[in-house]
Amino acid sequence: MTRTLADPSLDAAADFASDAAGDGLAVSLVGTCEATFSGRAERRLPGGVRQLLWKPDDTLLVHGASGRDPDAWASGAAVAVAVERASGHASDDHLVVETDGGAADALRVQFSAVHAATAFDPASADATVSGTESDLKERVLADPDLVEPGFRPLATERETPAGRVDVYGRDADGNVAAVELKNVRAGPSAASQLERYVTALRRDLHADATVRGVLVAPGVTEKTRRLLAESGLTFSEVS
Amino acid sequence: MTRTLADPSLDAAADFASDAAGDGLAVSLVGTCEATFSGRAERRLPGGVRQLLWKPDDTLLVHGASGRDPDAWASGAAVAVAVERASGHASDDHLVVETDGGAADALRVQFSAVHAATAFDPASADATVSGTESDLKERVLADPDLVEPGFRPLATERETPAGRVDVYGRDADGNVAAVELKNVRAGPSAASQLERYVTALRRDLHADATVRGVLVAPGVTEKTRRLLAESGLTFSEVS
DNA sequence: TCGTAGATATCGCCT
DNA sequence: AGGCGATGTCTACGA
Repeated sequence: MTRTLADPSLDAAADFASDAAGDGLAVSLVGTCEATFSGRAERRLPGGVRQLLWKPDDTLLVHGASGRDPDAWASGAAVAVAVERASGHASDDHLVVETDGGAADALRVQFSAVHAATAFDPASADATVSGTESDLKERVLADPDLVEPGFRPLATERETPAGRVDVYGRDADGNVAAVELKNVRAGPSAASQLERYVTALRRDLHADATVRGVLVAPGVTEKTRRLLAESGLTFSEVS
Repeated sequence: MTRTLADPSLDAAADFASDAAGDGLAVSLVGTCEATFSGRAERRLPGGVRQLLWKPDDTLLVHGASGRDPDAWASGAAVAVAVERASGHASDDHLVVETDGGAADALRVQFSAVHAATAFDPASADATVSGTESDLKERVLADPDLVEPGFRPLATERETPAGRVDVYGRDADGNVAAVELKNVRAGPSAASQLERYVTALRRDLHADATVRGVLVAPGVTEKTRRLLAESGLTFSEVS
């Protein structure tokens, strides 16, 4: 199923990529290229050796020497491959892989040489993941005292005009409590988010209702701790 | 500089990858593999054909059929490659690429077969980008009336106890104005962010100072528009 | 190193 | 299709 070409001509690489994509395969091209992106921003990559990965869902990734994120990418638009002939020597020809011209996000990758081409039938992502905020919610529902002693959950993802509260319930004194969960050390945006929910709940519920806000996270930054205090919100640490 | 192997044995692929990495090259392995990640979360990829990209900075990327983001990845930890012998048939051997065992984020990619291997000397990312929030700031400084008629900037990235204000200045009436820039349609978090800055400035400045907040963006969602209105903040549209 | 916020964020869920 | 928020976010920039 996997096919390979070493040091193909541009024509051979173009045919190889086109055929493989037509067969629903992913295509990897390693070679000297430059790239331009035009869409929500403009980006230009100078000439250099990179790897282009063309996935069956028409995601294009251009990877260079470092980093998890591609140096350039495009997704969602149809992709075409072609050899553009130079008027002079054939050595000035280019293999061009680019998104459909009509797309809002236009990526053009132009190879002056392709050193290796590989096509393969890739596995669909079917990963099992654990350790996310969703797991933290399960833990809190199984043991509400993690939020604070006496807390009792009444609903999850409760709607408010400001968005959904992760966990909604009442504290030991019977006050309404909105709980925001973060599974990483919390920053200022988490405090603001919780404050939005609490404010919205105070507006929605009877005026005499006391509404508390509790941020549950493995930690908070100092600035965030101060913001919580100023807003009358509570931080509750979980491992 | 670029090297290629087609359908190598596991031993040959391991030597190839090890040598290439030692030479500071990037290595692409396409083959049947499964992968496990253990760190901030747990993740498991079942057996299937994928591409592993091992960059010179020891970033590992495992790409499958779809999406811009890898199905699994690791970065920052030393990477080792080895062939693990099965006690039975050699056909049960595995090529294993994994991060150093001591690393907090542990990725292990285990190939039962390698179909193609490529090594190349990748270009460093040296992209020029435009069209970001930074560009919007330049535009606003060059033409402050984009914020609102009469606005005059006094500082950028001004520090407050709640964070940095993108642009700090005074409006036509001499009131202090904090400007938050977004180069995409703004959501609730942008309104909260601006509110944090305005509240902090009111606290810091003399009690009699009027502090306004202006969100400059190509658009806002309806809920965000309401949040801004409730907080007494202004929205200013820019193209 | 930590904190903070942007990103061509991407991705998934829900309306 | 758009809004909304999480993400193993990643990445750059300061203090």
